[in-house]
Amino acid sequence: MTPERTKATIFDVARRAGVSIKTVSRVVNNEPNVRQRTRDKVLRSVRELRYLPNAAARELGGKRSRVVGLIYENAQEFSYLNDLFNGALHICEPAGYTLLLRPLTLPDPEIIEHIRQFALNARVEGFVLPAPLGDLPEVAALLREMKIPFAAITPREPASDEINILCNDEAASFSLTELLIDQGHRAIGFIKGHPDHGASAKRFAGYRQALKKHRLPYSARLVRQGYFDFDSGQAAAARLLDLPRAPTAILASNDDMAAGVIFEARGRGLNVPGDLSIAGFDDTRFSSRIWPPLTTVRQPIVKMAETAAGLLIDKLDGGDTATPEAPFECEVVIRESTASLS
Amino acid sequence: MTPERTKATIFDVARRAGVSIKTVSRVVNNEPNVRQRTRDKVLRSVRELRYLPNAAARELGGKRSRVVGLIYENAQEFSYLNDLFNGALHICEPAGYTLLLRPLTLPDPEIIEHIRQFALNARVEGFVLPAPLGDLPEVAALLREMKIPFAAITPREPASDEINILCNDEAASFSLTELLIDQGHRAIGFIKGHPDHGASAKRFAGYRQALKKHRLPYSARLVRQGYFDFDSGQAAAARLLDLPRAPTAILASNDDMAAGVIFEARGRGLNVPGDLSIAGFDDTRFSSRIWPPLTTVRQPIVKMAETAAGLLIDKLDGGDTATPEAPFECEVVIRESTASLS
DNA sequence: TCTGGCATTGACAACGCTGTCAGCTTGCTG
DNA sequence: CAGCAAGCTGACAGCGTTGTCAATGCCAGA
Repeated sequence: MTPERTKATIFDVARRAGVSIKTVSRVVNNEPNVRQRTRDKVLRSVRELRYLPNAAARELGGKRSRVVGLIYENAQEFSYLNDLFNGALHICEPAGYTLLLRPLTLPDPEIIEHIRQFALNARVEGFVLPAPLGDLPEVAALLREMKIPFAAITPREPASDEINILCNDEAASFSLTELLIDQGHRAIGFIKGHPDHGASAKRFAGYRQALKKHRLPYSARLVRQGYFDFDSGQAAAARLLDLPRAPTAILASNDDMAAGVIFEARGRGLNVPGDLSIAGFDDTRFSSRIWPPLTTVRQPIVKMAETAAGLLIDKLDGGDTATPEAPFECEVVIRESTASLS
Repeated sequence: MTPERTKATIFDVARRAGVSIKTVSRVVNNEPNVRQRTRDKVLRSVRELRYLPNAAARELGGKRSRVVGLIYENAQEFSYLNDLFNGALHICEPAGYTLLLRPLTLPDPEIIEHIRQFALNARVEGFVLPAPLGDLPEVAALLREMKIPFAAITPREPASDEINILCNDEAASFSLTELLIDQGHRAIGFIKGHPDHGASAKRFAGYRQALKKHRLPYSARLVRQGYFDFDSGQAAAARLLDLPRAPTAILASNDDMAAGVIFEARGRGLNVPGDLSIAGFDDTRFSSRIWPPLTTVRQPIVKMAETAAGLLIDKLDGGDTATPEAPFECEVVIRESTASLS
């Protein structure tokens, strides 16, 4: 039980196994052309010495850093970021990859330079690009120029030669709108999301489709532009509620804005959901903890991030051509902020 | 303006400056014993070639990885983690350090093994230990055994030979309690925080001190144990509100629990703050966005994290003995969840 | 002018791995 | 059983730094 004084190197493993260091290297890297018996011997030696390859030497010798970068917009919802990070880390860590985070504050005129510096400094081999970064053409152009592959999460326009992780935002929005219609609402306000996010258009499209299916008239009066933040949601709600024939339900394109709507409604003494039904998107940490708990849509972010990281690593490891994934399913979560029109 | 085809190495810089690579190394690492003129020549060459030292080679040659680890409890409030990360990153990045995150799920019987693996795999040179990790004796013991220095953020018992970042939780809790007393409240409920967190005891102490100063009787009836999460806050509130002579104000040891209290109060049809004043701690992202906006205490987390990372890096760079910092000041943020007793 | 000693600089060997390529085995084919 | 391809293994040269130590330059004091 003597803890090794100094960390074992590939030489120690090789000596103990009676092979050359190159063979140890082959086994450790899962390369072909090693006899099973030899492989076993080496693996035993690795285990006995608790050998851990030196990452620095590996990178220096082999040109591979095994670093995956996750750049994100700093203003993003924390729970979203947290899920993203946990999902990606869950895949990267066991695969022997290091996951590095880099927040970006948008809009940023020097974003390209920032990303370039980060990629260079950290020797990033591949990027996970959550929305809205996957939608910035200059970012995609830079990464292509630097020949760094990336996996975009819910980009507006999936690039065919890159990895794309999608979810059926539109269908979810459709269901949510339909839910409100089923509850008897006819004047349903809609607050759009930030125009830079691909999800915004999709959520809006789902709303319109549901109206159409149920032969309800679409009215631009009932639609306001928001920017995914609390304040813009509150402001949009104020304008909707000031309308002569105000909506009896408001669908906000994310939960932050929905919280803003609730805030505004309460400020006006409106009863939610009695006087106004409210629904959002994202199922944020607080969605179930505010009063009333929010009807919303939950994206399987953790799984999406896992898939993104997994496909990216496959690609980096020189794996097969990335199989295009089917879109992930969103789930409508019905809580108490929506109710039948009495 | 031809972009360099291949990245410049120390040899390129040396040749261009007409010196040896060792001299370049000295300049780049800010070592002494280089004539000013030589230093200037080298620096110019570095700039012209946009030389960036290869981190892998540096580590392999010099035994320094320049990696700082930030391990944290995964259940922590996201905004807290976000501030923590941003603060630490803000210092690490310009200093040429890489900041690595590692979430931990507590309680974890194998926590030691997890941290050890992380430290080994990622070659972590120093750790930032936010609460409650700085309070786990086995963690501190492990890091000491591995000879990895760390900076503990708000530990319960600051270790004299390590870096400690403190804030005056107790004083803030005192002020908050005093605020409620000034508003005329006499029966003030208190929900304690998780016993593993050093802050819990301090916040409770501040509450008791304020009662004492104003000669209000302390009553154990009015104090409940919580665990920093929404549900425990709600449960504690339920029990407090069931009391024969229920409190007219409740002070929760963090905002998550305070949100739970609001939730419970609303569920009972109580008016906040009309029937019940509520205050929390931490000034979470949602504290100002729920209804009513929460009176709370804001810690300068970003600054605390910056200081932690800064002192840690000083230590790693072989700097001077860490100067013990004065505790950081917390700020009471008065919003609409508290009001005078009518 | 010479000498000792400190400031400055450089030559070169690590560091621990992977890539290349040559050499040895093995198993088949004819 | 020779001949050959494919499978397997190892020797050795990098990779780009830093550490060590020796060499050189320079200046004050003898």
